[in-house]
Amino acid sequence: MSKGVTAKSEDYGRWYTDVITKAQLADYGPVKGTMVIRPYGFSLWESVKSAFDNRFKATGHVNAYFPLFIPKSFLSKEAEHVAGFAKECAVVTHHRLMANPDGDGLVVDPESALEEEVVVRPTSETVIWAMYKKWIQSYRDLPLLINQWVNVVRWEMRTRLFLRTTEFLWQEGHTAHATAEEAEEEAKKILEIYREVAEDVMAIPVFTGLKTDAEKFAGAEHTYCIEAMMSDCRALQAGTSHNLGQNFAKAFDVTFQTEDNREEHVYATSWGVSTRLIGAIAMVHGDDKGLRLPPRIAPHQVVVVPIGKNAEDVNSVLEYLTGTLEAVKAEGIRCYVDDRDGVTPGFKFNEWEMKGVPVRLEVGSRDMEQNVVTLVRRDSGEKVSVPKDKLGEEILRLLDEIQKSLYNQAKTFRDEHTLTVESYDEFKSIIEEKSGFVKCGWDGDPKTEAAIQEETKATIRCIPFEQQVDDLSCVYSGKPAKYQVVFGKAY
RNA sequence: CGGGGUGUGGCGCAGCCCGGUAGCGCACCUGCUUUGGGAGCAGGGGGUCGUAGGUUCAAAUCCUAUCACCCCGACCA
Repeated sequence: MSKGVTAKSEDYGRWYTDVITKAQLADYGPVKGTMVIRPYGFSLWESVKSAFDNRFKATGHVNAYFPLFIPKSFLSKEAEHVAGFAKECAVVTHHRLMANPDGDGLVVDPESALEEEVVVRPTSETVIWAMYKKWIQSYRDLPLLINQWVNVVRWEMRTRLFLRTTEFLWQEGHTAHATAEEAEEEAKKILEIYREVAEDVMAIPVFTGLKTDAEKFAGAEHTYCIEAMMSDCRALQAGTSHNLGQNFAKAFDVTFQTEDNREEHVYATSWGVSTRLIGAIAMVHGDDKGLRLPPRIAPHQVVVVPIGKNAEDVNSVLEYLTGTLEAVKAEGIRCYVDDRDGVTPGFKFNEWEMKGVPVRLEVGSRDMEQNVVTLVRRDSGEKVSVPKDKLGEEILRLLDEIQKSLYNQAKTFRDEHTLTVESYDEFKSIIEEKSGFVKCGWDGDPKTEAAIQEETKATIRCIPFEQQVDDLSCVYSGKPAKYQVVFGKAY
């Protein structure tokens, strides 16, 4: 393994892959497009997951598990939904292998063809709604607020670690409601959770808004999204929340009896965030030394590197810290001692910087003489000496500051690269130079959207909730703008 | 699916044009010296060169086929 990572400025794509693999977040799996999430990366995912899960539970949602396999026929029940996913479904056609009669290895036993082929879930709306049909009879059964944390498979042509893999992990919530208003409220409530976790926990500033019809989920009435800017100025859809209206209820004939004894189709939402967010964390905060993790999700918030000539020295450092580290941990700080033998401190510094640990704690003889320890911030590289007995409070303060600083850096970057334009020429030059998002007027016509995409590859990332369209005209057609939208090139 | 490229110890590569039985860097193992920014020296282990055929006295090298992966384009969380 070579030492550093490819510089961001030299080759962004390679930089990203280098960071992901060298920080040991993930590795390539043996099947094309698959990914192994390594323990360090999985720990990150667990932090992200629990931030969401706690909030889902606090708002009345419960977790469950629905099967991986879906009857092929289910997928075709909702017309738009089929169109959206048919092209990327893995299909199980047989259930048995046999020794190859003509040679080595195994072949599919042709005798074992399935009566009805099954699809590996690309998303679970269809199985879930088939079950909801059984479970929902009365308004008393509503709302039904279920979430699941599972893997899904979408057979993608081009894949990238975390951002787009054939199989990925996510959370998918599926809710059923008695009224359209309630479903709408739910979709927005979830979007707010997504925004909060993205910004407050992962330190990733996001635009929130509505997807255009072209970009919305197949089968949804409308889709809300959080949209983030990566450090190469490209857009990443970081989470979506769909108001499905009665589309799936109608497709699966899910009705309920209202309080006044009418029969009505239920109203639905679905919403998801995926391991893609781990890629976003790397791309939003990382630098040429590797990851920079926001303290709230960092597997280790502090790593201790003892400095010494031999094992004896290291032991005396650890002894020096006895009590102190316990106090730090008692503050709820995730602290890891790197007491590996035979690896130089310099090597450890670089390794933990690659892994993005927010604070490094160095202790050597110089510190011990003065009864201090040395703290180094990963975000700024700043080094400070602090008295041993103030360590806990100082770390807490630093972690808090790093969390804010990472958010602010990302926000400043995003804002500096989000330009409001009026002319299509300006629009094109910004998009072509890949220098950011463009905010501009749009006449609301899908043809305009398609024409712009055709020419520039930029898409409408979202229609922000806050709208000011007075006197605004469409950047492309010149007609009065229906919305002010955010354009960008997307991952 | 269209265009381009690559398959050689764990990783990154050289060797191929001009056949002669495999080498370099990193990583790994052992020992000694080291340790506040990726340590040094010495010794050592590991590859039938993607796969299958063919040509040849001889194939990593030439020919044919095949598979896999990567990059660029059309689709996508």
